[in-house]
Amino acid sequence: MSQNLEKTYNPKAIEDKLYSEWCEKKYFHAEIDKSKKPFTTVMPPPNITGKLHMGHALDNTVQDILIRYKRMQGYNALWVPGTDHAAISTEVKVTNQLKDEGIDKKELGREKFLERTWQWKEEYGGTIKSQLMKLGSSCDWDRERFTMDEGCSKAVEEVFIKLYEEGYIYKGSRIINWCPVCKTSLSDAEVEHEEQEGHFWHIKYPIVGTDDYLEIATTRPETMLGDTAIAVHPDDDRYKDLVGKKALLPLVNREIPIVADYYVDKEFGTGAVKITPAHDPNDFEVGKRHNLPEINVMNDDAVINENGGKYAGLERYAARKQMVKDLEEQGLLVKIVPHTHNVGTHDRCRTTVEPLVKQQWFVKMEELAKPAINAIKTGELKFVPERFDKIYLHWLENIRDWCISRQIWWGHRIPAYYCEECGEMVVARENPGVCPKCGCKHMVQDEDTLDTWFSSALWPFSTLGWPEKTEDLEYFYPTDVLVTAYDIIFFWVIRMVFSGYAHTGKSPFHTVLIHGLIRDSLGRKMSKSLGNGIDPLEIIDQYGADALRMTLVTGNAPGSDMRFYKERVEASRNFANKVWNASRFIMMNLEDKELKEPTGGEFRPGDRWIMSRCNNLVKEVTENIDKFELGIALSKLYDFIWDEFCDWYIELAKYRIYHADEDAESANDALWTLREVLKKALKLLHPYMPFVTEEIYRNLVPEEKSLMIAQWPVYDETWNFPVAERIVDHYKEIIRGVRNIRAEMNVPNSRKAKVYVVCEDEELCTGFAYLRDAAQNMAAVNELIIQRTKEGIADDMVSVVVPDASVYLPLEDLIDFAQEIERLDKEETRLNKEIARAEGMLGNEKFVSKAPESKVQEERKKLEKYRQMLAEVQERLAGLKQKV
RNA sequence: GGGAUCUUAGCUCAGCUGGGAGAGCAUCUGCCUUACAAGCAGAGGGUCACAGGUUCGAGCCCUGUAGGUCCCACCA
Repeated sequence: MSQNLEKTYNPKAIEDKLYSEWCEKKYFHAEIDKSKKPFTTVMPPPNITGKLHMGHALDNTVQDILIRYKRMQGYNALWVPGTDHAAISTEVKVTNQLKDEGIDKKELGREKFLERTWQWKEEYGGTIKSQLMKLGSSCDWDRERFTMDEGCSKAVEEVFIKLYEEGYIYKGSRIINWCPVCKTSLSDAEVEHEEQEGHFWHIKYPIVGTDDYLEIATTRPETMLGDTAIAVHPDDDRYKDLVGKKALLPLVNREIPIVADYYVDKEFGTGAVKITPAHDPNDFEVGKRHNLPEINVMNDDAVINENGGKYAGLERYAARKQMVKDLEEQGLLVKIVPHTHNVGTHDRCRTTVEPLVKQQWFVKMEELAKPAINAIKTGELKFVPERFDKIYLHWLENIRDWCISRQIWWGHRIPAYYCEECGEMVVARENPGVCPKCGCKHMVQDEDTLDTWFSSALWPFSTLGWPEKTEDLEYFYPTDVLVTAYDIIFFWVIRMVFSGYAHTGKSPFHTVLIHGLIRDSLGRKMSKSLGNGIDPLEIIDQYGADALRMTLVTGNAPGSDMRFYKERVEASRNFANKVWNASRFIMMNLEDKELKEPTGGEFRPGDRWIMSRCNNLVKEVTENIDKFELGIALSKLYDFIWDEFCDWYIELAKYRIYHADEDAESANDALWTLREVLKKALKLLHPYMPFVTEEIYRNLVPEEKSLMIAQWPVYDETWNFPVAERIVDHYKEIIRGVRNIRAEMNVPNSRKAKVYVVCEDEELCTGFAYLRDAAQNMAAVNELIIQRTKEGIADDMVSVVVPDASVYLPLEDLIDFAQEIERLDKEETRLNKEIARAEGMLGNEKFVSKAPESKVQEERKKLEKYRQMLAEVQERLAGLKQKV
């Protein structure tokens, strides 16, 4: 078995094989089991239009780490996967595809278009699933859902009807954000504000009955076609007398009133504002207060309509140009001032949004938001990191009604029916057929569909069977943790939370774990237009899924962005290879040996040390993961495996393994310990790097079926060995000291050296005796002599002082006394500095009286140690100086 | 306008509740030592943005300043 392991780890050879095995054996599948505690998370459903990008890779890696961890801890771990129908995105994609084929969407008709879109979904919707599998995601594919599948659609219908009946959903004519390209309304969350260079056009509005005029500044002259008033501040002395008079709207020659309203800022612009209730949200409000007419001057495609007189038929910007030109000719244009301002754009297509007054469906938010606000305050819901509380609360506390209707076809159709005869509206599960008011049989369904987020808002419970009272819902709901990026809090998290409270009475999860965005090596967002996106699948192909996963969580604190570049993946790949090779070494030496557990006495300090360190690691990694500090836990694993286990323990064990014929028991103990520690380390690492760990584990522990269902290690106090830790820590100092000297003096490895360790400490000496032979491979030592006194130590030996011991190397022919003195002088200076520092601290009466006793003791010990070392160094120096 | 966040080694970033500054990469010097050259050993490199304050003690807490990033917001 072990002989089959390749010299370098080859992820390609094993990843797909292991993944399909996991699937076949149903390890990802969760069944209700009341004897176990559930741990549930729902996957943020990727769009069916999408391909896996780095953001998905990160999001799903984090979820997979948590779910694998909990599964190993014995929880009934359920991770529900699925996809989102992504209403507008998908509709745009399919529409464009049709356009390429020369087919017009409208001509094709609603039904045919939907057929086509479903077909498209079948074809492309599966891509992302197979990509998630490549990543190693251990989600329960048997429970895969789609926001437009039967169950989810049923949930949407239920919610709509319920909220309508309770008065939370209403239909009304309000000013909404309109995308003239997608030709649909949008919610506030879908509008992104973008700073743009624009202009202020100062225009004269003549005052009726006088020769005077009012100067108005506007950034959007084309909207003046719809002006129905001018507003000034009530306390503005400049304009006081004009209130109640009329102005003549230029180009249109309509008389409009001059009104007073506190909305106007006296200091800004000219202090007089044109009011266009049909094309500006603020003006809409002003218009309501003053009973102004709303004149819509644009069609759905932002072309000026018949209300625009001679400008009808012109696109909005063409109209602007023409109007400015006309105003100038008429002498009504005062000036043009450059001005940067925020422009709302549609987040999907970047088109400048046009505010329009339209009949739309809305969700009344104020009441629904309350329990969601409360959830944070009571601690029922927590954000990790906490700072996202504020963002969440700020949005909820200032929430406005949610426009949920969209003028597109792909999505959940609004369950409202209208009588074609009398206009009566009925909200119902199905077409009532007959109008309840006039009795005619011409009931037609609302043409609109729902915002895509309306269905995703229900995801944590619709996927578990709601509105049915299913056992799944009973057992797995509420879910536990939701993992997502901060850019989606408004769209999704908030809506899930208030929906959870509204329909299930509970928060849909208790924790929201927020991660950041993945950026390119220069810190820019990865985007199609920049072409700087890195395809996670290419990375998996080149370096393996484990390397990608590791890269995504290394050194990354929750909520903060990270830069992604290949050198980092290489480092991760190297680590996977390191684990692979360490395991290969162990397995090569294990062969088929029957090992017995070491008993107390023969358990060498090296073995005890690594077991103790490993035990500590178990504790820390578990604690860190529980606190969602995945990056910290991983770096501890990395350091333990690479540094302590590979660079120190394996090296320590080598001599004993290679000399099994001399001491079979020692070899047994070393191998047993290697195997034991490796097993634990693989378990701890598995959530992060499932493939390489599983592959090794199967070879290492063939009697067990799989690592992914193995037991998470548990911290055990009886496995702490402070004495062994002390011994090995000192031993490491000795080895480092020897290596240091050798490197400094350029002693080639081929020249083995004798080493004397002088140490008075009985405990350390006893321990060192066990470790003596290991020095042979660790520092090219041919003989390590441990003694209590300096007997036989000559002045012409090279020396290094470590805490509680001195080390001497007889390298007579190489020694350069002047150089040696210089080296020791440096050491003396260093020690003197340390002593001064410690003395300073201990001499400070306030430190001694106020600092905790343990700290003071610690300093005293250090001081003592440094003084001892200094004495050694000085003695050596005195001896050497006599020689020169 | 409000808010968040960042500023630590040449680069990218860790640094938990305050107790002698860390990693990876890069650089330099030796090594093909029978797990691994995707490796081993050694070395250099930091007034933790700046200025104050709290404290026996500050990279960490408080205040302010400068610069960067991001989010929110109806200043036409």
